Amino acid sequence: MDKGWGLTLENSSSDKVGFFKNKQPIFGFNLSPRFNTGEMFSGSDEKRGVVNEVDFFSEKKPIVKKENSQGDNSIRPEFVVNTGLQLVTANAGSDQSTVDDGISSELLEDKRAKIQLAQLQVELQRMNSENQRLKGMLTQVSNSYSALQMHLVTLMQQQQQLISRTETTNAHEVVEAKSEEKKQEKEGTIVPRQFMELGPSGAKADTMEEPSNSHSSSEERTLSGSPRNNMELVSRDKRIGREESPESESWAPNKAPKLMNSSKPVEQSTEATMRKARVSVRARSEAPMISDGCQWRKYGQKMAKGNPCPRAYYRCTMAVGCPVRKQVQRCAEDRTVLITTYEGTHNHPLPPAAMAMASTTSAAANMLLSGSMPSADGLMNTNFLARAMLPCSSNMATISASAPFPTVTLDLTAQNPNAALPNYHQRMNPANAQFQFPLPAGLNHPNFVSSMSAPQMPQALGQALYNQSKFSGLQVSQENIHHPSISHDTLSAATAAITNDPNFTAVLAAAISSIIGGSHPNNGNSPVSGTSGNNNNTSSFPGN
DNA sequence: CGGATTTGACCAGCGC
DNA sequence: GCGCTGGTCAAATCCG
Repeated sequence: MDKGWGLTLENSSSDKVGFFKNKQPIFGFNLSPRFNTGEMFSGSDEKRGVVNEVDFFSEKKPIVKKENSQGDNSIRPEFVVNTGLQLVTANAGSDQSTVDDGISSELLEDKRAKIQLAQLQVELQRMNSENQRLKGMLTQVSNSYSALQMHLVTLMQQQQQLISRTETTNAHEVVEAKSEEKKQEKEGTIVPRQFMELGPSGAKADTMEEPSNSHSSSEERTLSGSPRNNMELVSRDKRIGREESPESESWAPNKAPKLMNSSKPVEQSTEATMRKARVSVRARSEAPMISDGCQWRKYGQKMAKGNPCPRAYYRCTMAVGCPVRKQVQRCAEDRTVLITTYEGTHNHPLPPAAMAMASTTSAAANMLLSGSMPSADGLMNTNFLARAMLPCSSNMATISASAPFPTVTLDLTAQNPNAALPNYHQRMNPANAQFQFPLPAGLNHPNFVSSMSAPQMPQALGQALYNQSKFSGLQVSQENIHHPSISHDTLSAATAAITNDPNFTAVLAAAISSIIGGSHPNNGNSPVSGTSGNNNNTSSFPGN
């Protein structure tokens, strides 16, 4: 890299300074004596001297401009000389009639050369201006992207606050209902839970707190349209409720009942909702963990039944109070397969690399818990949709109703991804097209973003599309990214699919998650890998 | 020395 | 009621 400074002559001023700070001309260029003096390398003089010197080689050269306003340094001296010759020739032509044909042809060649040079200079100038224009556009696009990114993060936070505020009201109602219920339980009576009527959404599931009563689960099954899921969710909430520790604030979702009365009911209510569903990623990886851009801290390890490999428990440590956790376990059948299960939604801004996975998993979880997924039937429907929309990927994205929690399972362990690629494209429907090239139409649709409950989804998609060009695990070729050959009609159809079927977003999110989780082999490329590497690269994972 | 990891203990749900 | 299991805690330990 050091050598590159001198050889490439970048426009970057820092590069220029870096080159000359070495005081060793790398490509054999002899520094003029004035640059060898110490004063030129001290303070502001250094920078000024360096810039002037390097500008001599760059496209913009003040000295050159002063002489002929042309850009190319290599051309300029010759041009000046030729001009001189021409003048001499014009004056001498009448005086010296003995000029031979050789000289005339030489002059003609000079003229031709001059014209060509002029043309080249014009062309060069045009290209320079074009270059500047493109640079400006690039800068503008970069700025717009940054602004958009910031805007999305802001929107996400606002949305979280809005949801939290809304659920605070429900939480208070639940607390009251619970206290009343417990009171009546002590008296030997069980009353129907009024909050069961709040609806089937994840936020409403959050309200399904119940007392520790052995027969309440069966009653829950009777009352609920979603026997299994609701039962499990309630079970989990019971477990969550028991937790008390100094980390209560940092792990609010598990402290639901307690914190209902605490000073942070808002957070715990929201986060408890977020933890209802899971996104599981199966990927081949020799590493103990797949890199998802987040920072994790291991807080436990257990031997799970039916699997000789232990299951490790991690929680997100990128922010205090982040409710996201994940479980990492190797597959019993194939030790090379790493199963990572995400649960919850980050409550803090994320770097782009982490944004992709985090927003995707949270979006998938939200969709599983949304109104379209209140029951086992809903799950089955979603499963059907998943297979219908991702027909190639019976091994790619499935949604399980039999799991303890609504779980999106993404399998990236296809034995021959490349072989599946043609089939994938053949069977792509418009919705899948949206998945392949989703940004223009799909993300502009308000229903899309809102249904995803993840304003950062564009980044997720962008990151996903970027990553999918690098990951071999997904059966989507890179050409689909750089060749937006999908027609406008296709995109419109995709948008319509999104609009009409919110379940699609869950499937989409799952698929994206599969892309990003696709056994990213390199932690170092992640913008946050510097911080996440400590945890992501733990060598203590017993499953290895 | 502070933060991360390990690991035994604890708790709740569930099935029998 | 008891044992199994999953999930979590927290003191001990490790490590940079």
